[in-house]
Amino acid sequence: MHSMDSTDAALLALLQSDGRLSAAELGRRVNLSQPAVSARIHRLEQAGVITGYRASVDPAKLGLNIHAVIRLRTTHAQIPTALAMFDKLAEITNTYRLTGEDCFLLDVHAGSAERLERIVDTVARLGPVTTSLVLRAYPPKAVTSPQQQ
Amino acid sequence: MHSMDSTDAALLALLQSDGRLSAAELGRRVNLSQPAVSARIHRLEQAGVITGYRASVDPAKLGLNIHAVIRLRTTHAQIPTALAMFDKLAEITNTYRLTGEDCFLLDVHAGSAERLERIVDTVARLGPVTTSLVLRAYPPKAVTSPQQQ
DNA sequence: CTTGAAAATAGACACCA
DNA sequence: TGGTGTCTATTTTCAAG
Repeated sequence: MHSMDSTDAALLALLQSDGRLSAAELGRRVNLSQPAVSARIHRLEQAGVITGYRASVDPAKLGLNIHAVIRLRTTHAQIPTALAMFDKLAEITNTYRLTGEDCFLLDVHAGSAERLERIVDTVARLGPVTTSLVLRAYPPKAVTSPQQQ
Repeated sequence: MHSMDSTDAALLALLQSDGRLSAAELGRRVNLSQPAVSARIHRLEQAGVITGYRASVDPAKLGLNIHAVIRLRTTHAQIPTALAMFDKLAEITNTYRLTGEDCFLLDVHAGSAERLERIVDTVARLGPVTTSLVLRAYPPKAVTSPQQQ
């Protein structure tokens, strides 16, 4: 865990909403010079607080109009098999392993009901699945340090 | 939906893994000149395919060692109330509205079991909840256009 | 879309508070 | 740690082919 002050927290919040803000621009917003901001960001990266920068893509704009979540109940022995399977299915963009009955939670972005059906059928070979359509994904919030809350 | 070729798809994949790649660097990887890459990215942004750029943060490094998902069953009438509640709880970083029994799926990053308990108790005022701990979140995969699959 | 040049900007460094 | 000033590297934008 990293020792954070409120300036670091502000920088993290800003970079989570716009990962392309320059050090100079960040400095303007948190009242710090560009080199000071650069140094802080470098420290946050080195410490593993910032793990990377990613572009966000709208799946629907790529024709992936169906967003679903699948819960899978499987056995402990099948976990490696399951992970290999998820890896091969490009429509599965997110995988959580959960407590409970050896459960996985998967995000699926599919281009058609037929594609979704195929994914569900494939995953269901490993155990019982529960599939729900995502009617709406609300904009994610920034992860903030506990002090801020 | 946006008309995409394989170069656009490659650019999207690269930017999803590193949102700070420069146009020149992207051009080197997809064999395109830097201005051509800039133009394509601009088009993808204008078309809403690229919705933004975000820094990824490791919640554990901020002391948020507990990652849980909460499913909530509530009534249709309480949906606005629920959304307002989720908005106020900083530990809830992600909200999906699901089909099925008026259900929400929430991601929670909490600093302690006590904090998680408080979140669960708060959310549970709206209806029955199921809470699971996330033992492991696998690295998300890039969203890719159907042609690539 | 490419090349080439110009203008703008960002990031890195040294030095001082 | 942070601020200022500067220098360099890099980026983006624009013109022309």
